[in-house]
Amino acid sequence: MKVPTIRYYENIGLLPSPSRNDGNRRLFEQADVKRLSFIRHARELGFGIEEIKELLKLSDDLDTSCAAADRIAKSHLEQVELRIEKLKTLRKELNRMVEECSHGRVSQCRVIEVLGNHSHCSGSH
Amino acid sequence: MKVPTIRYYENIGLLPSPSRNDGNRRLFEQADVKRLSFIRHARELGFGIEEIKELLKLSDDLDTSCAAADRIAKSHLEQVELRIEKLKTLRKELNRMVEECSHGRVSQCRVIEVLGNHSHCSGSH
DNA sequence: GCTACATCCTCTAGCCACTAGAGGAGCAAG
DNA sequence: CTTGCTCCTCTAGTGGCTAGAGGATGTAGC
Repeated sequence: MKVPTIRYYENIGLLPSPSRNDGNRRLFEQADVKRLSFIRHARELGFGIEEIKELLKLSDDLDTSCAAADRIAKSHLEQVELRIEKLKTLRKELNRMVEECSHGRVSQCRVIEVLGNHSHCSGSH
Repeated sequence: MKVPTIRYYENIGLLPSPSRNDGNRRLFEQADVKRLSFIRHARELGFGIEEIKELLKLSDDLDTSCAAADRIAKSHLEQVELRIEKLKTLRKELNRMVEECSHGRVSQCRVIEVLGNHSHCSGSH
């Protein structure tokens, strides 16, 4: 995780502004580090900033029901599954395209031909 | 495909500026439509604008070897495969997270817990 | 103490591929 | 001739950072 990213998170209010030393440098406490690692992990798992904001608010509130967190995670999972399906369709079309190319001139190129003519595709995308 | 998208393509030089009628409106010829449909299809297949620029240049040049087009398509296919693998890893982690949640208070929430502690994860991401 | 160098500071602007909106002009149907 | 739709140009915003300018501070070795 790069330094400007941390400052960016501070800027958009995802991370509280940490205290500073005499030379105006940020001093991160344990709590800041923990929060940051939460954010990083959530980003690695593909959650968006707004979702992370909600999740952080929830995680500060130990006594609420975790239904909201559950909902966010499930909806994110669904998004990921959708994206996988879309990419698989893409992969199929790209594979066909590349495999059918006979490596000759552009005028007979399957890649160029398929791009210009959607009807060669098996599915919709 | 939305109207502003077409104008955007014209702006960035992907599409030649079409002729206009007396009221300054764009008149698209058959060739423009064909080019646009090539672009749309390539975008649907996930190619980036720069890649599309190259592919268009190639498709105008019927006598060149199609090796370059082949290379672009193959490299794009590899990117797609990489993204699928990453998303599958994500899906696995998200699934575990959601399934292990016992729907109680935030303090015992598996979702929140996992996000705060990477060591619960099986793989790296 | 001095010097070199790394790291920090703030701020602005850029990335991709659009999308939204303002404010105005043209055009066809009734 | 009005109503309502589309078109025109232009600027600014989206997400999630990243790059760079220009300056301050901290640290390691001598």
